[in-house]
Amino acid sequence: MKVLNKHSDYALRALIALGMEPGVRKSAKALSEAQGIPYQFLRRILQELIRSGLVSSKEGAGGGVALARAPDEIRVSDVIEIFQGPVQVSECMFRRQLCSNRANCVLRHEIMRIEQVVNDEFSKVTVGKLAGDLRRVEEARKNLLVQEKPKG
Amino acid sequence: MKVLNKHSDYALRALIALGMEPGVRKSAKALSEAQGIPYQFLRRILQELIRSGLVSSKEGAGGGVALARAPDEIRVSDVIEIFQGPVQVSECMFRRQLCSNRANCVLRHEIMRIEQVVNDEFSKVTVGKLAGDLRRVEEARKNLLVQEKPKG
DNA sequence: TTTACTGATACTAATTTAGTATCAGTTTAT
DNA sequence: ATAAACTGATACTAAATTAGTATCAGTAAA
Repeated sequence: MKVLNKHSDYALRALIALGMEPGVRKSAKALSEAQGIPYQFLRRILQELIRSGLVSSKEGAGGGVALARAPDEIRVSDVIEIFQGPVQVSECMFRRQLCSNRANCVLRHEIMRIEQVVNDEFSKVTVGKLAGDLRRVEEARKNLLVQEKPKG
Repeated sequence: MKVLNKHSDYALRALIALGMEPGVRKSAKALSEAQGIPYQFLRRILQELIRSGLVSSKEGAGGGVALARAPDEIRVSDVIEIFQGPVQVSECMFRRQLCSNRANCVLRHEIMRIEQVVNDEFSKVTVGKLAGDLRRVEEARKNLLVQEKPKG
């Protein structure tokens, strides 16, 4: 059971990259190369993020995209919602009609509770937090290299 | 984002039906008709449940399937595992190799925590619990009909 | 020895996913 | 003015997955 599809996955990577330097505009090409994401695919993903208001863009030479909100205001759940729709456990739940199948309706209570838990978890994690984590990881890695140099 | 696919969905419905009367063998045909699940599809699902040890079978006329364990020992997470594999958030996590993409690796900590939460939630819910819920729902519905009769 | 069942497995259609390609328009620099 | 570097919109395709069908073989009971 794969939770994130490639759209969400690449979108998150791009958002984290943008979140590392909020306010700095980057082109789709630059992001594509830095993150190893197929260019045309990333283009479409960014366009979707722009339409959804998570990212702002500027056309023309020197243009590109940047976060449209503070990194802490962009949640992983927002991204999943955009590319994979709302978290739902079974199809029956989606059309909210009263389901003819009684066993399935029994599942509903548990199902809605779990949907809520999953959404809560994905809401807790923001692009800002992830970018912060990445910053710390890179800092740690840099310090490690400095320490190792004298020994090697 | 649909969490349960048709395999898991139908499997759960069939397991709940079996859990309503543990020990009673039912044929795939009877289950298919009672639950509105396509017969040949259900056959394959039951065969998978048999192989996985959740269900036991008896061949020949008068044969059929029954739960192989106590209903409370069959968890929703078992069913998801069988039909959709382990819950994983992104592909990178599946191959547990150290991912070359740093942003994705940053996601890993959060990702593993959320995987755990989701699995825990699905583990909490058993076929026994769901069958119990269904029993109560049906009881309530029956009482409602009895009360309504004098008025209509 | 027919009927009602499971075991195994091959097949197909529809949908989704991942990725590509193209053309039009905008902005900057020269 | 015009070439270069961008985004906007959208059409297209291949591969994988999902959902569902079909068939043949074997088993057990009546």
